[in-house]
Amino acid sequence: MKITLKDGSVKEYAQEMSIYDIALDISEGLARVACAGEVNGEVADLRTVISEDCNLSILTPNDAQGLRVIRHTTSHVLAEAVKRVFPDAKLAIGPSIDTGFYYDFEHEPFSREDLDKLEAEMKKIIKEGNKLEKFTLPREEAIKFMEEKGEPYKVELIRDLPEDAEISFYSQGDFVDLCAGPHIMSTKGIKAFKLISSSGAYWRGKSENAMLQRIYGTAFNKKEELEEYLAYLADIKNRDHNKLGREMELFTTVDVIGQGLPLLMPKGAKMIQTMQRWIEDEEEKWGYVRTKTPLMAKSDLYKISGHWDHYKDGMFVLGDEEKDKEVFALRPMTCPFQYYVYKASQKSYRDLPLRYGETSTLFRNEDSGEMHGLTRVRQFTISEGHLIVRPDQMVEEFKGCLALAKHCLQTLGVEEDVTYRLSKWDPNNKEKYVGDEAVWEETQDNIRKVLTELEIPFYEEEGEAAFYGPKVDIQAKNVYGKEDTMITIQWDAVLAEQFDMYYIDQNGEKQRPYIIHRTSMGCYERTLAWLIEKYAGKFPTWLCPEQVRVLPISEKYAEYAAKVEKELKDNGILATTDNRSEKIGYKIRETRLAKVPYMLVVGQKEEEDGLVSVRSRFAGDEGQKTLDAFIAQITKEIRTKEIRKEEVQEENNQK
RNA sequence: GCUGCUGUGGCUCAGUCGGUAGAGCGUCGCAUUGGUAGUGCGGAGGUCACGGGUCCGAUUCCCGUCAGCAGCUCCA
Repeated sequence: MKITLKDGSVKEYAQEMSIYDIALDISEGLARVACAGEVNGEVADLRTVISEDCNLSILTPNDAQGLRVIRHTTSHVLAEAVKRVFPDAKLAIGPSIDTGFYYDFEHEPFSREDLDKLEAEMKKIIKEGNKLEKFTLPREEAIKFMEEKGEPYKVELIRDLPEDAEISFYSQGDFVDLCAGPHIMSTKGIKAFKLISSSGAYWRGKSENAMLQRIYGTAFNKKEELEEYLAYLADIKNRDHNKLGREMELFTTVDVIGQGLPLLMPKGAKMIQTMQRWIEDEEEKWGYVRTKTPLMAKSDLYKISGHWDHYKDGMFVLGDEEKDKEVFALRPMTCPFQYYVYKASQKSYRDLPLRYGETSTLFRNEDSGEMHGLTRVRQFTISEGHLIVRPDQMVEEFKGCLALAKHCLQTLGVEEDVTYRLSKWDPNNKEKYVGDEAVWEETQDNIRKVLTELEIPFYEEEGEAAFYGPKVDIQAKNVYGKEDTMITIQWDAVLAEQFDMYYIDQNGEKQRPYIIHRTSMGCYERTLAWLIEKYAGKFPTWLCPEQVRVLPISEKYAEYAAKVEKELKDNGILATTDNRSEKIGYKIRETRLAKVPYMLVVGQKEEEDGLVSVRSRFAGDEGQKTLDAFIAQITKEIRTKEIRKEEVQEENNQK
């Protein structure tokens, strides 16, 4: 890679080196003149960066690390603007994040008008083009410096730095901020930015702390890139399940029914029924037996499981402990119910593994601010299950659960969209967990081995385990990049003891089984939300609540249309007919907007020859076929759960 | 739970600087009976989320409740 500097000199580097590493190699003198230059013969918009050790480095537009630096500098510019426009505001922290940056301030809530004012001030600051200059201070002086500036949050940050840490500041003109850097050399290097939104955020992310005001913004190398990003933000709103799902009449909410209690409407309910039937049949193939256990139980049960002491706030309790003889609670999980199915008779080692599955409705009293569309609700239904296994069967069975989960993801066409997380305990917070360190470490190691053997890429996270054991969580992101757990598989060597579950081994002795808590496909509501966003409402045919719409050219062909519809329905295909006296073009438009995969246009020509004219979301006009041929085609597509590629461009939905 | 924004016909939204409201789509009726992305005309439909307060008068201003949204915190 050749870098031509403005003074005409050329430096050559190995192709593998990142531009950031190369930049570190360039001396201060040279880099200062490298503000415009060439990379690999292309004219690049080079901006210099002051790195941590005060060397200079170069940013190019495609340099991800460089973009982060620009965004971080933009957050400093925002901080300066806030101090200029609202001098009473106190500064907290302002890092760059995946989508841009934010900065937290102690201040009254910012309105959109405030943000507009701040944007204008930021533009001024950028135009002034002050250099960012780094300096360091000894600890006590640094504290004094920030105290004098009236920045209590900065003082707290400095006090919490390790004793031997370098305490560095960056100044741009009169504005100074505590910061480790790096930054671009001058505020002039910020070419395109936008303040996106503001909201409350707790100081240091702790709800017992003061609530600060966070301003989110983003910055890009070029105006066009910023505009593209803003257009993208507007576009994903149209995929948002919470908007699209309501528009498509999959679900709705009603204020007098309550938060977190969505109503699944006929189309949404149909989709969930389709998934539920599939999962239940699938689990049977994988050796599961079904249970159906109560949705509520006496408090006694939850006292044994430990939920009464630890999670009572998260449950819906029926009755009053003081007044009532018996108090009940709606179940927040299925575990103990299935344990009592197991305990109903004595089990032999030959009976294991036992795989219990249940389509299980659960109730969790989430905090009022937590509910969201179909992804965070107070009542939901999951494909719950517990495997009771001998210790020697544990690894194989755990693998089987992962394989089933993977199979389900593949069938839905979402296997590329998930990440696997090994959720571990937090060794610094042992009181939250049951069992000793050696067991935890060993179990975690077992899961790690399983994932590695199955060649599943995964990452690890501390403090995400269940209190009784580590687990694999299969995570997916929504359109806004927020992550949710879709599937969970948990390793539990603890609860069998608590519920006194056992089996009789070869020697006639009682032994403790292990338990796997797992789902095939997590909660149906959440999965539906995920599919809406994944497919933007254009679901694979087998999942569609309406698979075929019959469109008679005129009312004269209503009879033939009815015959076609009946034939489709007799073959298990979800079909409707649009018999209104509208023109065919209009009916097609509406069917397209409803994202129905197939439409069958029928008129005189079709009726005479017993044909249908097929038009699909996938290939547009598929031509005339006999009804039998069409039924054979779509039946195969549904049976194999095929995901046909969308090939037809959607017309702009604007009215 | 916390901070902020929002709530107007079934849907999407406009509007009232305080004098009880309007559009498009949908729906219903009539005409039209058509050939692959919007046929025409007409009608009905709203205690402006709910409860209080201020005022001669509140959908509009204030307070509370409920619900929706964004973010934070939480998610056994």
